[in-house]
Amino acid sequence: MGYMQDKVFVREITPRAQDYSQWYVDVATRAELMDYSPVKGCMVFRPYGFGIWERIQGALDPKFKATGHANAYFPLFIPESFLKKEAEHFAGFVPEVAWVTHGGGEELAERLAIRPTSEAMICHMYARWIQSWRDLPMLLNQWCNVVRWEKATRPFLRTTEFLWQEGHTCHATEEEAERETLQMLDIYRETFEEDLALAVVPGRKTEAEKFAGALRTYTVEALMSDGKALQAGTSHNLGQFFARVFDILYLDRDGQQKHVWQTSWGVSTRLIGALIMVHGDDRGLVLPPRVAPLQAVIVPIAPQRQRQEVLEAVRQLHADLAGRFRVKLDDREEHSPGWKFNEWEMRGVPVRIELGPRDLAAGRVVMVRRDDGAREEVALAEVARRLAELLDEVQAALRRKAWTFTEQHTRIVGDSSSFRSTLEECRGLLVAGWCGDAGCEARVKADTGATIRCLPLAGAKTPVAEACREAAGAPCVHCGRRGGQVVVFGRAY
RNA sequence: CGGGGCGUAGCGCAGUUUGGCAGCGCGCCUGCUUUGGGAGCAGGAGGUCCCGGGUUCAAAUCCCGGCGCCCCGACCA
Repeated sequence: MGYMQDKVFVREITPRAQDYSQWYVDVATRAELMDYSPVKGCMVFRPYGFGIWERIQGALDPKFKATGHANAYFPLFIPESFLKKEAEHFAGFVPEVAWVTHGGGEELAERLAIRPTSEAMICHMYARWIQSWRDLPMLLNQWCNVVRWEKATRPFLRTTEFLWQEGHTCHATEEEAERETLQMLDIYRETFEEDLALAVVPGRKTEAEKFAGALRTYTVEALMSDGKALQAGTSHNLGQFFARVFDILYLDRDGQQKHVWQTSWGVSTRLIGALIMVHGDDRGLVLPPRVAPLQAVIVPIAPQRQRQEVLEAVRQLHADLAGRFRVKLDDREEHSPGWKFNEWEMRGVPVRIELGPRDLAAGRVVMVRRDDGAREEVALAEVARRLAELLDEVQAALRRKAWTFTEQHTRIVGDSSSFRSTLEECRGLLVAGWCGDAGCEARVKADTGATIRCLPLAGAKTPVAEACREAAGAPCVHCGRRGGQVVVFGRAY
């Protein structure tokens, strides 16, 4: 029996074309990535969903370490007075802060903010720890939760509490801070491409879109299958803004007290949302093998008469594979093989291995890819070798597919009159000239809902690179002035 | 914060218009038969009809107030 793309076996997932938002929620819940909790906007990461986050951590953390960063952990609670120090910067996110007013049954003398981010706490500590140029660079990262009281929440994409990593570094010079900022951006890009199989556009944010208080904000943008862009990770050159506010000073070789130059960079569990939306299809989740909690599932077809032989064979196979792959043997008796096929496809397991009486007799298994449904027979002795290849092939295919999709949903737009219609038609990214004026940027946003996702980095190999080359020298899409630059517009999450 | 939709068994829903025994499908439990794309039969368990008032002989249903969830928009380091 074939894969039968068109046949609907399971009706638990709303088709994307019918209701994309509902499809997204269906996949997130039915695949058992998450569940809603009794507290608004706070979701539970179920083991399967948390497993993806663990894989993402597993891909990023060694790269942080390899570039000299160490992990640390700072407190969840931040005294109100700390946040007031950065009043200007803080004012912007006051509405999103959750406060602790009581402890041990008594009202606190000073309210404590639950961190929306850790700049204030970490900078306070940096001021104590950094005295001399010899203390630099200071390269720390922390994996933690943060809370932002959002009005509208969506699983993974925007939740009240979420998990992330925040890197915070201090440097002696602006140049070194800039190098660090770009280095971490590139680590994100590389990991998104190689492990998450995403097609991404690294670039710089405009003044309007950058992190308040940062000198420059860099981003890695990815296009979702509904045509909206997602900011998948950011890296900020903070300049000396926080160093001045928190008095982070060092005595330089020349005997002068100087403020440090800082960076911060982060990715969050929002990346799981990106995985769902970039790779998923109408049958459910599709996970890239490198971040999939389960890379393969073994489904025995064990009719009564050959039950023992089949079970013995799949147990042996599972034992052979378990050391090298994240593999599960689904030998539950309460479900039929067909039920399991659908279930594991819905949950995005990259490869399924079937073994039944016919296979046993022939000394082989049937292997089926989740991404394209291709099936093949493989000799038992070859399963491990072939599985390794298949996982690589699936990984590469997903990455290629995401790349092609982004390429095909990118258009060059020359003037504002055709902006909206082109955006509707291509359902993706628009490459256009921009004079650099914030007014033009705001006007386009007000007229079309599209924002400048980024000013793409020159020379980067991206799915929009060709369009950017073609559009080079184009006049501003809003005012027609020349001499600006090429930017990427899109509607964003 | 604005617009829309919805709250009835674990999940999906019907019942609400016109008040009158709390229902259906899936799932769950037990047994038997089954197993190559969500198996069949038989038996069974499971309810604060979102919450609080009111009207009534009688409220899931009508009236008043509140809460929550989902989607869209605005906002968002």
